[in-house]
Amino acid sequence: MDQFLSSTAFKGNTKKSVYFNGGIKMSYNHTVVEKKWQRNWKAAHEFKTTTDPNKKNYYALDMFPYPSGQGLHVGHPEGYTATDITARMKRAQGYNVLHPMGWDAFGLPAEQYALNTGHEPSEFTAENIANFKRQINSLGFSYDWDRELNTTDPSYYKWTQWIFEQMYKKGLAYEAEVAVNWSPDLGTVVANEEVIDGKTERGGFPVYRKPMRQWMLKITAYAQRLLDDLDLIDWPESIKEMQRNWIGRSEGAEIDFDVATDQTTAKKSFTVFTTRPDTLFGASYVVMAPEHELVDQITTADQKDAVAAYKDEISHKSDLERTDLSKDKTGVFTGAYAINPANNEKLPIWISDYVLVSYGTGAIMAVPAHDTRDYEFAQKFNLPIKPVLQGGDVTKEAFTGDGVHINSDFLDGLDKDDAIKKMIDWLAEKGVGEKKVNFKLRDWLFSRQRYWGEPIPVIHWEDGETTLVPEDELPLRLPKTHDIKPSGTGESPLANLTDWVNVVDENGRKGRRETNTMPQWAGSSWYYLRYVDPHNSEKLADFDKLKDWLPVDLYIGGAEHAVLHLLYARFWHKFLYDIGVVPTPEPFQKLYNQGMILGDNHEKMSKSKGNVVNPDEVVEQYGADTLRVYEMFMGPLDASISWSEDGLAGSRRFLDRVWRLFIDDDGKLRDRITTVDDGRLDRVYNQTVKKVTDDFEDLHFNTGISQLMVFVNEAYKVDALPVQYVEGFVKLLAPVAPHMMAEIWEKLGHQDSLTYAKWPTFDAKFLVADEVEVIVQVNGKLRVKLQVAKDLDQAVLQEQALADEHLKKFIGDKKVVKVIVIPNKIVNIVVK
RNA sequence: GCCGGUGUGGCGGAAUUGGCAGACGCGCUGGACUCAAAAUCCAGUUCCUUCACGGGAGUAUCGGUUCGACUCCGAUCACCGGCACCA
Repeated sequence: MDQFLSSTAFKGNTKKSVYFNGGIKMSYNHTVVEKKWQRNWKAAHEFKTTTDPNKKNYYALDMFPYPSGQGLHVGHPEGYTATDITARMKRAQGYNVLHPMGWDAFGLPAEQYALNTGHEPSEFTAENIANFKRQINSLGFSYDWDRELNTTDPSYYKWTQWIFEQMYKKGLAYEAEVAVNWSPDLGTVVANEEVIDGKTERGGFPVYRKPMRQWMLKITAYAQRLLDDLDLIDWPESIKEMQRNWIGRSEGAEIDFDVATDQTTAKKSFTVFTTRPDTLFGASYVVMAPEHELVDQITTADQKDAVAAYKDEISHKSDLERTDLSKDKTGVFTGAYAINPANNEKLPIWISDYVLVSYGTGAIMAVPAHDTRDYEFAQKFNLPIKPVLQGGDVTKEAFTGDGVHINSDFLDGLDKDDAIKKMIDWLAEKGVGEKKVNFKLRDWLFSRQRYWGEPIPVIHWEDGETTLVPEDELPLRLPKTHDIKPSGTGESPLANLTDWVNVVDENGRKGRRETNTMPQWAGSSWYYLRYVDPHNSEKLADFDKLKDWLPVDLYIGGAEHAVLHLLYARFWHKFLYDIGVVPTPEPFQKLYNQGMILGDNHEKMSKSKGNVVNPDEVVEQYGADTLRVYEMFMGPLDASISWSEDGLAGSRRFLDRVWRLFIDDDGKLRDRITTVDDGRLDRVYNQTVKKVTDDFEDLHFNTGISQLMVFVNEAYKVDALPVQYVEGFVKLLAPVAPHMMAEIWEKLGHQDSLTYAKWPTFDAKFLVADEVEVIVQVNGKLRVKLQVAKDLDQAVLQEQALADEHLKKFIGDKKVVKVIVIPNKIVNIVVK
């Protein structure tokens, strides 16, 4: 679950490295101050989740990272800072806050490293986690580490396995033969992303499609609910739309066709799915997927060779190649015919890979006059094109729009919607078809031929029985080995570990453990539940605690997880809801996708481009607070923005400016900070409290920080800084720059922790002015600005505007046609 | 090809519901401080025009709706992301 796998050395910028503490003045020393507060927070268990029943609960969650050997990337802290600011603000606002972090630590890189070096993946993973944790802590995030979790920990994956077993018991986990990418040279199955141009990424060996027994999860059983419940959640509309498209609901009909028979052949039939049953009279041939089960049975003797050759050709193509070459339609006639149930016409049956065995019924009725793909195919193979709708010109292209039906017997004269209804009724009445809803969504291929994943807790017995590992024997532990080798058979490396694989039951019956493991998506599909009750040994989490915290109030991560992770997690959550384990139908109430941080050349950061920035270097040179301020100030959270060393330095300059505003050269509070309020900062202070509170709540951190800058600019212009405003400001900036603010808070004389100091409030009376500036336009162009009393009468305002000397020049001797007056805002004079 | 998103100064970006375009920051220019520089503080900074007051143009391009458009509508162009023959 990680988008940042590449890294390289920090591009040092000596020009800006002026922030060492070698001067005479006591300037702000981020290294000392940040270390001090990180130590204090750890010692005080500052961020331990509170469970005060008198407070409301808030759950702020980050998508947990895959702890790669490369360490943290500057992209990680963007989302983490956003949730951290929210968590810190909510603590100050009096919430119990659950803000946890953990590790999605199963995955391919560790396995490959182990294969290459002979190291144990768990040891290597533990080192990576330690490094990630060190880096994350160096940025001052307020995680409750007592709730840290790790998907590779047996006490965690015990419950991942438990969920699998519940699904199995409900018939939602099943085995099927599915094609995989098989590399005989490597002796392993490779993932799609490891295949480049039909060859393995490592070694460049050929890859073959090979059907293997695989575990599947029946996510399709939840398709309709996954679609409907998108309406319950507060997610970006674009993400919802992507999920809707992925689920891909389409309404249509299934229609049964008989295969034309003679005296020598038995009666056979098959079913097609179509969204346009109204065009049945325009069907001129039928196409089956090459893998369709009927193909071999119906192919005539003289077409056998051609069909076999075509199927062979297809089997050598990967999915990608099949689609890449899609511009040009290919196919073969089977020699057989189908009977159109509407008019008993004989239609030739073809096979072609443009029909997918995995969608619908794997067979279609082709209506080339009204379907673009069928049209291309018919053109290529000279098949008849018969229009059944008025409109369009079928000599040029397929007409896929609406129109009046023709050549369609009882449908003639009807439009599309009516014709579809009438045809479905007719099909149902004759018993040759019915209304049908189809989804693009396919079942989830849940097994991987890998060592480094959760073992699937299943035993295959010699008598053919398949059983689950009993629940009281979970977790089924991944056996330790220093010798991970390909099995050579396509099975995972676990197949080599015969001590583990072979089992015997109490009756002496022999069995073999499942050697497939779960995909990385498994552990990440429910981890947010475990944070709620991470040490529970009886249940995956206590139901009442889940009721207290769910759904997650704020979930932030990269947009690349828009579909898969978020759909899988929703699916598991709904299943757990159905069996009474979780209290809500949806897991994540509010979702937000952070954007990408690009390199300073406006390109995606990557090792090969040499534009990767390492957060360790930034923390060392500028401090964690600076990095946090910069990443939040550089633009909207969801935008992709280029890294700028100058911008980073500017953020540090702002923090130094804040420091100097309150602290003198001897490291003491400035004497300008007083209990006297001369009123000069009343307005800007109250505006700042309001804007920052609203903006942080809406995740508009860039504009919130800009308002804090406005306050600082104003504060520099006055002589007296009222202490309550200074304290309020420190609290407002604390979520973004917690270390420096904690230090100033201490210098202000506070023993108590800033973390739980009450969030400031504003007084609305300071936000309203007695006078307002009203703009006066002539024909929509700004001409004059007037200072007038607030809520001045419309007529008076109009009179004052028209009396203005400068304005008269623009009216001249033209006629005033109309005057639009919006109180406290605008007067627009329309002249002719 | 389809779906989604984005186009605003030299740069990153602001702009409630259609009502002062350019907040804030970077960069740049000038001033103060300094022997000098850096740092800091103050001021200015969309473009054209004007000594100045002022005026004109301007939110990718073209058109529309409106008293009034960065904002709404239509078309076009560019860039970014996702999907891949889903019947």
